[in-house]
Amino acid sequence: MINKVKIIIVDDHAIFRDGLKSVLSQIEDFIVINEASTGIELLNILKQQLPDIILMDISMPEMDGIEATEKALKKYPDLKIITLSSYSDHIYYYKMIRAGVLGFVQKKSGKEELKEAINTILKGDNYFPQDVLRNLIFKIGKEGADSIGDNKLVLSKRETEVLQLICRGFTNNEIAEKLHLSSKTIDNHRTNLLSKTSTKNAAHLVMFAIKNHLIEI
Amino acid sequence: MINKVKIIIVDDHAIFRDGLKSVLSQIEDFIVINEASTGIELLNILKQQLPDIILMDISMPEMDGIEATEKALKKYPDLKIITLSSYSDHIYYYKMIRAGVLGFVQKKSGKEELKEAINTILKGDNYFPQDVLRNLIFKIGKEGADSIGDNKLVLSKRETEVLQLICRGFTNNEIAEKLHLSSKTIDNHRTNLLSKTSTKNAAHLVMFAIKNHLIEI
DNA sequence: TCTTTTTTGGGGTTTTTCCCCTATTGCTTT
DNA sequence: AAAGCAATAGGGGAAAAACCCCAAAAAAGA
Repeated sequence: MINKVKIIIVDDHAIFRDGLKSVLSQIEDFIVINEASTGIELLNILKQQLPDIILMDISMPEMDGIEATEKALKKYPDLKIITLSSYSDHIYYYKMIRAGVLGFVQKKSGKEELKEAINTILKGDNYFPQDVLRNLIFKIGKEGADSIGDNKLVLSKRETEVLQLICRGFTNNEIAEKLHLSSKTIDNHRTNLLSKTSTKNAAHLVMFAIKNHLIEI
Repeated sequence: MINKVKIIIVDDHAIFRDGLKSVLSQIEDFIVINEASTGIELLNILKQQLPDIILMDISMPEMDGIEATEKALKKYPDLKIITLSSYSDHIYYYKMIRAGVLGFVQKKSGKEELKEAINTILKGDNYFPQDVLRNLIFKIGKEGADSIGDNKLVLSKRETEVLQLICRGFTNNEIAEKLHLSSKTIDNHRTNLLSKTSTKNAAHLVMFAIKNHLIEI
């Protein structure tokens, strides 16, 4: 009996996991040894068994793919993790690279590309689609290398509170009343929020907050 | 040879389609006769062949599941369409029901539930998860029956254009300059946008626009 | 062709935001 | 103990947005 490539699938959609497992099991050398629906579940599984490849979704409830990747690699730095991404996940690409994934496979791609990605990464190479790399270069050219990755933007508790109320359309006076504070205090928080996020006004701030997941939508 | 249940899968992720096809083909009575990655593709396929069941994703680029369902049912009212939904799709549930789907299967559910849903709907029944129905009742209780379904909010081309620039943090003057218009015109568009969306100010408008997918993020 | 909607502008007023400052309190870190 | 930061609160002023009123081309639809 030959040694098969041991794979763990991490995705919150059971139907998707069922399907992917079915596809992979038809490929001779692959075997899905386990599956997780959240990042937390994955970390528990890794205590018992280590795979050759982890196929990781990005957007999941509870713990997302980025956090799960970071935590898994911190404990087991030799893990080979491949991201499975949707068309709407492009804003996470750079964060996933920084988190330490070795490749992307877009879900719009077929099983052949997935197979190739797994084999490439097993050989010790990376596997990233051309358009992702092109976009990365474009972004560096336009905004500078600093723009890539985590900017470690941290809002205080109060600022987050004020931000949420701004998103809901309240004025400084209304927010002040709700929080039992002076409207001038809210004004200061607002100014600090614009400054921290480098945004021009409240509308821009809301857009930024949603894109960077500073608030829940 | 018995008559198998003919199924068409509509989803923009090829890997997902591959997987689902693989799962369904293991079930005796089912056969996937075709697949589409967009709503437009589906409409073209339907000209050639009609299935017993369509499994339809909600969020797709180009034409989404709601529009595709509406158009498909307008031409072929007897089609039986089941929605495959993610956890983040809950804001579309009511629109999908209005569009005419006969059931939901959440992607977090397993293949057994999908099988049951298909068989239930083939018998002529509906198939909706309990928590979706509960949430529907809750929403009616809280906001009134009028809140359910499509509010038919339509923005004009110019309004959409202005909205996008507002989201990017531009002032009326800047937008006016970009579009070669008077800032007073932009002011009017802004007022109309607030009125149409029943929002209080630009920040609230941006939040609403993103929640209701009036703009791309 | 007629009607409706969209898009385009104008004037004026009030409200809100945005951006400088300063300053006190309290908590944490060094 | 000192430094740093978050949260609080305020003055003052300029800019922008929001909210009214209005009207007239232009385009689209019936």
